[in-house]
Amino acid sequence: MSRSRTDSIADDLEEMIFTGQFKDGDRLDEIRLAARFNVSRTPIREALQRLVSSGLAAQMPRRGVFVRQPGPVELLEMFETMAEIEGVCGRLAARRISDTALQDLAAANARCQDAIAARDTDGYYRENQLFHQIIYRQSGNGFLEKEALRLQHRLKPFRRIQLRLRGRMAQSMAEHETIVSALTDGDAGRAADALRDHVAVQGEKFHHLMSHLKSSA
Amino acid sequence: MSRSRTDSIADDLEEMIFTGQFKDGDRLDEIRLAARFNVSRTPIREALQRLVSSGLAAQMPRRGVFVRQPGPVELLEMFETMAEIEGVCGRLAARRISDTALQDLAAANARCQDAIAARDTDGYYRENQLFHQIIYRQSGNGFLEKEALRLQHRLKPFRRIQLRLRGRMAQSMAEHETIVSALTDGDAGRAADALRDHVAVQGEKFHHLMSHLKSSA
DNA sequence: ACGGGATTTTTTGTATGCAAAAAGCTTGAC
DNA sequence: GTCAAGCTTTTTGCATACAAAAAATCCCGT
Repeated sequence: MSRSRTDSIADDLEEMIFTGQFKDGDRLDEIRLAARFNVSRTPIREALQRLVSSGLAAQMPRRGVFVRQPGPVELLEMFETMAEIEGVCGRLAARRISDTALQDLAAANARCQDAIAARDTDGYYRENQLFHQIIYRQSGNGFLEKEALRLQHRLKPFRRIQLRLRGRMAQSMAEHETIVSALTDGDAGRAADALRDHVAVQGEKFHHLMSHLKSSA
Repeated sequence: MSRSRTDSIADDLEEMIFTGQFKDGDRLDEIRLAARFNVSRTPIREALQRLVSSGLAAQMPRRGVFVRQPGPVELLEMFETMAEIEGVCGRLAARRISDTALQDLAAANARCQDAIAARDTDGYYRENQLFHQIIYRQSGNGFLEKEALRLQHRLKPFRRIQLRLRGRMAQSMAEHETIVSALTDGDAGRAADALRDHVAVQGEKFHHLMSHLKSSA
């Protein structure tokens, strides 16, 4: 599957928005971007359209496209939605999960523990992400899985931050254990609640962190 | 908010896919479409990109974009996902719904009844859709609301069909009453279950109808 | 100096041109 | 008749050209 110029430009622009190189409201100038990427406006415009459809930018006809960083309210809404979606995945997965997947979850959890012991935040993040992706997959619903992956990707830059809170990784691990136990028992309600709470607390931690940073600025 | 040529072309193409004017796997020929819409390839290409990002078509680099009608499995997955999302909306709405919104739901239900009495399937469909949209809104989560609307739109062409089953509209109405009652009581669990079941049954009815049509063909 | 309208410049949206990749066709060996 | 190598045609992806809308600038009357 070859990647067109447009694809990589879209990814680069997304990364730039994620890393805050573009502030909220900035206009994404077609000509300037074309110059920066050494291409014509055409692939730039196609990449911009993608940003718009994924919600990272907004288009105003005849005016241009502007980056649209979510404010605190929208961020909470996104985390709440993610929490609910993950809860749904857990509920379905509790009834459908395979034994090998349960082993995979345990293995991912073990690697999470190792990463904590090694103070390897990146590693923890990666394995934690995998843990959740296994559950999406085990919902047994490919469409739901794709939606969950999309949201997970969208929240990536915000989820990373809350991991830095003291003790958060250890707490997160404990929650993972609860989730695995519920899934092992096939307890749909408990799995849904555990996953929902696990993700919801991420949103709350993030919110605390944000308001703390803001008040200390 | 002015609509560019690309916008209306994208809508037209979507409608054509919805109404089955393009079969699964058909290649959407840029030149042919440009001729049909009396425009150049540029706005066609932009419209096609949108179809791809909304899942109605798939792009194969250097080959073209092909319409991608969901098969029976994916359709069931989409209905299941919709059912779960609506359940989530109901759960949240049970805690957050306003009194005026409860009145709006009752009013929409009344208009649904009128439409049934008048054998007005289109009218019923419209009011039923509104009923659900009120609940999305009352989830109090704008992000979730948009996701729900997106899915509702995507399932539109398939949801219409199952209404034609004898007695389905009346049954649907009864389910609406249950939903409103749960929301009025602020019973989150019951609202979630009622909405989930209400939408899930649509998927099942649709599935029955499909396999019936197929076996009789 | 200030405001408002005309004018210039910039920017978007669309059309067209061009190179490279893929699909389709031709021809010839077996 | 079949298959494959080579050529032709088609189609995509990107670059460039151009028209119209929006923004910026200028000009002038007060």
